[in-house]
Formats: sequence, C-alpha cells, structure tokens
Amino acid sequence: MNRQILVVEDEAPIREMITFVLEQNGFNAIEAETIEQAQAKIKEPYPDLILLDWMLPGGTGVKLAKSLKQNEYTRTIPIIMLTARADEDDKVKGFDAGIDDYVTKPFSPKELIARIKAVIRRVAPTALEEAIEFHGIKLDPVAHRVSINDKSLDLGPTEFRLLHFFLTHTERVYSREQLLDNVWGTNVYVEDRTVDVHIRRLRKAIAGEGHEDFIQTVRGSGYRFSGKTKDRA
Amino acid sequence: MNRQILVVEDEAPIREMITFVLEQNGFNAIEAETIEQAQAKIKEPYPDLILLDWMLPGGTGVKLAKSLKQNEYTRTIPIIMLTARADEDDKVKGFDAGIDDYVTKPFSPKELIARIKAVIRRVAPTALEEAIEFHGIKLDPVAHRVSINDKSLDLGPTEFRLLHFFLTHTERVYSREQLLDNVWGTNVYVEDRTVDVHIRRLRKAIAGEGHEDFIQTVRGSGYRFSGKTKDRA
DNA sequence: AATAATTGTGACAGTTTCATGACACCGATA
DNA sequence: TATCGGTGTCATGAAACTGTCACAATTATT
Repeated sequence: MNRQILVVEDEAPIREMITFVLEQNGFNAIEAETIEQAQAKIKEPYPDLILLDWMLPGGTGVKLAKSLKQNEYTRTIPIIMLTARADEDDKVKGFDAGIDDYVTKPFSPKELIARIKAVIRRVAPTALEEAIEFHGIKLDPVAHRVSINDKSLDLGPTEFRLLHFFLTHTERVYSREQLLDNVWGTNVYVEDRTVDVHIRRLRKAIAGEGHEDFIQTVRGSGYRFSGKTKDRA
Repeated sequence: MNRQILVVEDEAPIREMITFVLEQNGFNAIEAETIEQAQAKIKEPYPDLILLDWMLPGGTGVKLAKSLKQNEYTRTIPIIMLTARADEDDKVKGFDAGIDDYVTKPFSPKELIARIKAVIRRVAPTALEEAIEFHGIKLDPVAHRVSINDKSLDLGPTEFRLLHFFLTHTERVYSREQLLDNVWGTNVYVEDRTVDVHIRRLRKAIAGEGHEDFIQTVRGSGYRFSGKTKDRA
C-alpha cells in the first residue's frame, strides 16, 4: 500500500521538507541529491513515482527522465517535475521526455500531495476505477452508472460522487465537514447544510428500492452509510 | 473544546477583523502584533493553531515559524501563513519552515474558517477511535454505534459520550463534577444534578440486558461503572 | 421512629438539529 | 435569448435532545 517516492533535489532544506511532507501523508520517501545518486537508487524495488527537480548539478532533470524512459523496467515510472518557473519551453522539453506532470515552485504541501495522488491515480487506475457492489447497489465509476437491484438510477454529478464516497467508506460516521472535504474538495467553501440537501437528494434517488435506510443520520455527528438496518432498542 | 488561535498580524484593522470572524465561529482568539509579542504569548496554554502574517515588523513570519518548529512543545502547533499575492515567491521559504497551509490575502472569512478547520482536522485525528468491548457492551466510536449482547442501542449524543467515558474508565468512582468535566467539557456551567438525569437515561437505555447494575451509585461520592455485581464500599 | 441528606424519576419548556420544499443563480445548450 | 439541469442557500416546521425542577424513594443520622 505504501508508495515509494524518490525525491531528486539538490537543495537540502527543500528536499528534507518534501520528504517530511510525504511521510506525513503516508508515502515512503527516498532521497537523492544528484542524477548519479538517483540512478543508483533506481533499482529494485523500483519507486512508484519520482519527484525530479529541474535544475540539478551535473545536468538537467530531463536528462534523467529520458534515460529512464528508455529502460524497459523504469519506463513506466511516473515522473513529476519540479520547476522554478512556469516556462513553456521547459514544459515542451519535459513532455518530450515523457514527464507526467509539473509542480511549479513555489508550491504548497497540499498542492504537491494533490498532484502526486492525481498522477498515481492516473497511472495506476486500480481501486478508484473498480466497480462496486454493496447490498444490491452497483456503481461503475468508469461508465458512471448506478443501479439498485438492476434498476438504473439517474444521479447528478455531486450525488454520484457522494454515493461513490459512501460506498467506499461504509459503516462509519462522517461529519458534514469531512464529507465536504472528500466529496466537494478541500478548497471549496460552501455551507455545512449544503450536505444535508444533497443527502436528501441522494436519499430520494435511492429510496423505494429494498433496503430503506442506507444513509443514516447520526444526530450531532453526521451521516453514516450502512448496510445494517437501523434498529432501535 | 474551544480552540485557541493566536493571530499574529501587525495591521490592527485586519487583525481585529480576523479576531471578529474567529470568535463568530466559536474560536478563541489571542492577538499579537509583533514576533516578540507572539513569542511571549506562546506559552502554556499553547494555542491550537497560529495564524501568522508574512510581513511583520522585526522580521518575517518565517523566522517565528522556524523557531517554533525547533521547540519540542511548540513543534506540533499547526501554522497557517497569511501572504499577500505579491509575496508568492516566498512560498518556498515558508514551505521550508514547515508551514501547514497558506491563505492568500485577500481572503474571505468563509475561506479562512474553512482552512482553519481543515488544518485542525488533519492535525488532530485518531486516538479515541478504538472500539471497546466490556462485558458484552460494544462501543464503536468510528461507526458511532453501541450494542449490548449484539443488540444495538440508540443513544443520544450526551449518553453516548457518557457511556464512552465510563467504558474507558471502569471500576472507579467519579464525582458529578468530574463527570461534567470529562463528558460535558471543562467550562460548562450546568447543575450537578444534571448528571443524575443523564445517568438515569443511560441506565434506562442499557437496562434489561443481562448484568443489571453497570452504573453504580456511590452515595455521597458519585458514580462508578463496574462489571462486578453490586458490592458496597 | 423521626428527621435530614441524598438520589431516583417523570414531566416540561427551551434549545438545537435535521428534513424538506422553494427559489435564485450559473453555465451549458438549443 | 430562452430553457434546463444542477447546485447552494434559505425559511419553516417537526423532531430530538437537554437542563432544570418538583416530588417520590431511599439511605443515613439522631
């Protein structure tokens, strides 16, 4: 589960900070200061992703990227380039070399992590793209389809994401704020109560089919998606 | 319960506005105009979060951030940096010092509050999340569920917290004041006898299932949650 | 036994929280 | 431009929750 990320960056403070942030976020960081060091560390086990600084002593990062892309075993490792400025020319050169994404300095920890996750998701489309089935509810993220007991539903985008989140996080209470973070996104600022309304819409959409109370209100805490019927004592 | 937030900002109008917004949203604001003032105020009780302006007389905010991150006790206090758009290049320097997030001026109150909550949520999770089992009583804080001998209970928020406290503090007498402190929160003014009523409600909710007297009254002292059948002191 | 102290219990009103329908806004599209 | 689906916010009423009280029941004290 823990992804290995190789950080190639010559400036020690930035490198250490990146490592710190990565490990805070559950990644496993490996450090390299130079292209030579990096090449030495790209052996088995191969890292799952490489964070590559653009300006490096002993050659630009693109050089390393190119050589990696030529090797059968390292060819598929995604690379995120760290560039000092958003320079169009550099980007073009980078894309030639098969760079997967860019993060322009300065960047925030949040941004970095978000990019990394995005790239991993894109390259390894495993879990997030798998169809889910839960108590007769089928959700196919790829086809963007939902059905209950083989009767298909018509959901709006937000309702779809909300249901998707719930289906992958069942039997657990989430506060309105947590739902906003996970379904709407971290930098969206809407009222807590907006969640209520969407819960309502989703409930309405999946109502009437078998199991009544998939979405349960936990007063004072939030909502829970559960297969167990809400029984009271 | 109330989070303490230290606002380090030299411009009075902005500082006061921030304080106002914070207090509107249930936070407890402490103000500081300079780095020196801020350092003087970062003593026990340590603030839960620091809002730090970038441009300050007597040094940049990063300086303060760095010194905080070096101290064992202040190291974990999350910092949100306030930067003006023009300061963007300094992001790297801030990042370097271990900033948790940025809010770029001008910002809306909504955005500020959302960021603060997100950071607090990210920094202070876990710990109280483990499921407990005690003589057939199961309590799962994550799912927010309680059952006795696999029969699920329906508890209100206060009853839930009270039971949670008892399950993590069994076989020991607690006075009404202690229970108020631990379950209601420290600076809440309610009558002692309120505890009695909630004890009653909790007793009622878990009654009839096997062991009769989980909650024992210790006359003159308080209450005790116990697995042993009623014995007296 | 009588009295005092303490706790149990039911009721109640004020408050908080939630469900729900309505509505205005926005971007896409015809 | 007009329409339409999707979305966020608000007002409203219902329901749940909470703290407090009055009084009953129990236990301790004289």
